[in-house]
Amino acid sequence: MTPVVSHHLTYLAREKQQITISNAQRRQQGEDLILKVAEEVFAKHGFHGATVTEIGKCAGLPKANIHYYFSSKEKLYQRVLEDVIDLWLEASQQFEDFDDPAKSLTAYINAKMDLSRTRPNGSKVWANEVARGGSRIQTHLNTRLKQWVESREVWINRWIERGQMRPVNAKYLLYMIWASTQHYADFDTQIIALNNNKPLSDEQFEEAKSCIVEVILKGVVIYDNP
Amino acid sequence: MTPVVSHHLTYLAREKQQITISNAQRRQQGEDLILKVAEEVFAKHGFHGATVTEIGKCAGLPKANIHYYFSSKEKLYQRVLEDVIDLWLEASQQFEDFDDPAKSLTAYINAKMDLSRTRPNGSKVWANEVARGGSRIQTHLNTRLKQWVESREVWINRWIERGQMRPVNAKYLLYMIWASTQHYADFDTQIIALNNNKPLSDEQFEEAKSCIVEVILKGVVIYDNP
DNA sequence: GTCTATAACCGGATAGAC
DNA sequence: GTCTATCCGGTTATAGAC
Repeated sequence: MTPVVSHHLTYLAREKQQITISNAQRRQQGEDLILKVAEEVFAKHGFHGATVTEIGKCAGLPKANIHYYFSSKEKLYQRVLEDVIDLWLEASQQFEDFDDPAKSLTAYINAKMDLSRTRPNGSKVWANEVARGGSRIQTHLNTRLKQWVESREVWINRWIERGQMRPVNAKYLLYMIWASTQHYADFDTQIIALNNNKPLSDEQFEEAKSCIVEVILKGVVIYDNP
Repeated sequence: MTPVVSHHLTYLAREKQQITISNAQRRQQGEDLILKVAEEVFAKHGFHGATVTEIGKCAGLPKANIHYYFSSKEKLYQRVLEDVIDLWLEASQQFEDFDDPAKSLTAYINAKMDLSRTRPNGSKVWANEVARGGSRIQTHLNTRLKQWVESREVWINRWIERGQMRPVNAKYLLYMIWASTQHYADFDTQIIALNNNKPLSDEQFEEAKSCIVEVILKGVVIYDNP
């Protein structure tokens, strides 16, 4: 279990540093593993339904070890939540990469859909927390998210002024995109049930993606007709 | 607290019947009140986070009374869920009233949006349950919901054949409508935060409704160009 | 039917050995 | 750092007085 350190190392100082780094890395690995399974367990049972014992069991540890890495269940949950927010903001940068509504919206929708595919549990934890309306996320809603939305509104309104988009309320358009993409994570159970109890294949998922892209683009974008 | 019964009643039998009905009604009222506040509390805290004590307090009763009306927390929760499903199926009949995609989709979206406006808590409880992916709703997903979706697919595909709609996967279109409309219930906290911490006014909500209707219609409906 | 008091249980957190 | 044993608060459910 202890890190394997070569006995051939000439410099003791170097060996010591090696061990230090290794321990830090191991701690990091422990945290990462716990965060990963915690996201799963919180998504499956909600904050109150999830138990530290189960998180431990999924990580192959007794629950006392969880408390060694994270002082409390609440703190662990907040870390999971923060990681989801970071991920979300990362994906939302896709919006900025083009000065053309069709390209920007397509890239953004695809990025959000990929997140729903790869991190459905993160999306569920987030959805849950928002539905509860608790104070844990109020700060984020009123600062980073608010700012991001306002900056996107400026862009969308500019596209509308230029005649590249039909006049549409930017916020309600964003809500439609968030809802349509996150649905594939938050409601995956329902989608599976309606797909003969099989998860969507990659092909089906791509079809779902382009369905959303097409509807949104045809719904709001004005194309030049030369 | 006991029902007021007129002393002028001539027939004892009638009086007795009156009392019987009245008691039944009172029991019904008790159940309805509890179901109403239970939906609220379950929506706010989730199944495990909600406590029978709080449900009782919100209904002005000690928790033992809740157990008098509903044998367990689990049973009460299931009743709340069933009521939400019934409501959902009721609204979904709006889809059937027209043999024209634009009219049908508009009516359906409006009905779903009205539900999000009037019963956001029901929507949250449902969303939560689906996200958990538990067995409580599996039967419904695999029977009534599946059948409803399949029958709608037939209609949508017919509209496509007739050239009234662009070729689009019916299921993915339905998911987009569900997601976009339910979002206004499930994510109301987020929407409020992004609206200067004020709930959407009736005017704003109508604007959101027509935003969804317009995007979906322009996204999928083909209009005759005479 | 309604309410108080209590039983039985469970989960988060910690003490302390290793 | 890791794990076992334990404490303590809170929750469901019920017994039993009124």
